[in-house]
Amino acid sequence: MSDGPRDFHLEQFLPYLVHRVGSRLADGFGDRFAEAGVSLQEWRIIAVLYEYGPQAMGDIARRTSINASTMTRLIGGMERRGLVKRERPVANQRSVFVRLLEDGRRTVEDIIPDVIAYEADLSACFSEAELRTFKSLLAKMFHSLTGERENDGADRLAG
Amino acid sequence: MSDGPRDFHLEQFLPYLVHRVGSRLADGFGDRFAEAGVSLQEWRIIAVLYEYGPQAMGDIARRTSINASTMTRLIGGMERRGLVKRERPVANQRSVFVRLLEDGRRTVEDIIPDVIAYEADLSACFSEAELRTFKSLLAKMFHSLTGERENDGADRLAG
DNA sequence: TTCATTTGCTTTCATATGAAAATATTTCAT
DNA sequence: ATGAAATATTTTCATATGAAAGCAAATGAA
Repeated sequence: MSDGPRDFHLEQFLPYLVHRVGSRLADGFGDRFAEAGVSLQEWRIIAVLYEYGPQAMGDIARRTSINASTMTRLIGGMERRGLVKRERPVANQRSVFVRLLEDGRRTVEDIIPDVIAYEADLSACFSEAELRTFKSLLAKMFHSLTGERENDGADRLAG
Repeated sequence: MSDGPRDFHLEQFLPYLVHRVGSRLADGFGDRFAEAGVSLQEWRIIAVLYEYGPQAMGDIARRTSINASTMTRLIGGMERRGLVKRERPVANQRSVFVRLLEDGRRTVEDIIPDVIAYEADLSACFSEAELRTFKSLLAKMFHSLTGERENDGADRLAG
């Protein structure tokens, strides 16, 4: 028995549920990054560089979900501060590769213990199994949204 | 066997997983709201008003994860456009209650079929059971982040 | 080769954002 | 009652953001 639009309930709406968790998570990071001299977005960038190595602006943008013009600006700032370095690969001079400099690496490694602790806090309400399930559902959803064929956690980018 | 910061892997980091799904979800909405004449944030607001009825600015802010100054501006804009109305309750004149006007209600109901369809798309990669689990884990995480005692989906706000 | 198209990044520009200050109301202690 | 503190919203201000335009390199077609 349908009653039209009333079939819809925010409380059960997936994007709503994800968004509010995402917001709280971001808030929760609080000023842990500020202490290390980077913003949340900048952390995302250097974490991606740390994890996946030197890569083109576009790849970082995709992996961090940061838009291209914002990327340019953020990388610009971090380059000025000596955290990363931009260089055009000889092979393809229209792309711009970015790599983590020593200072950048140190910043990441400085922050990592905090984020590990943060995640431990977050995860406290879950059992091991729940946590694994949760992460795998998030990964599955992401890959489905990306239109990628599923590949169990490997995060190969298209192209 | 630990090897220091290398214990950290972005691919398994909860906030990273949530953030990238959240971004894709938001992108996926595309211009469905634009067609109806509202932004994503505005949709969030009128959806909350539709679901939970008239309420104070602060409550909407909490429920939508939108910051207070942004709220003031967005409600201002929607009031000018005749979607909502602000009024100070006699009982407590420092709060400002907002209620959905007929135009606002119509806008929500206009959008709802689209978001239902959108969610159906999203959910296609999950079984019924997975979807239920996923939502309940998201709710659990949220309530844990909020420091609320668990109450199985009821979204009572503190205060 | 030459020109048109695509790809990848940057710049510009107009808008959206949040932190902190300002304002107004209510509550609390005296 | 009276002043101090707390609560709720708005305003100000400095910054962050994304869309679209601009530019440069690479690719493809004739």
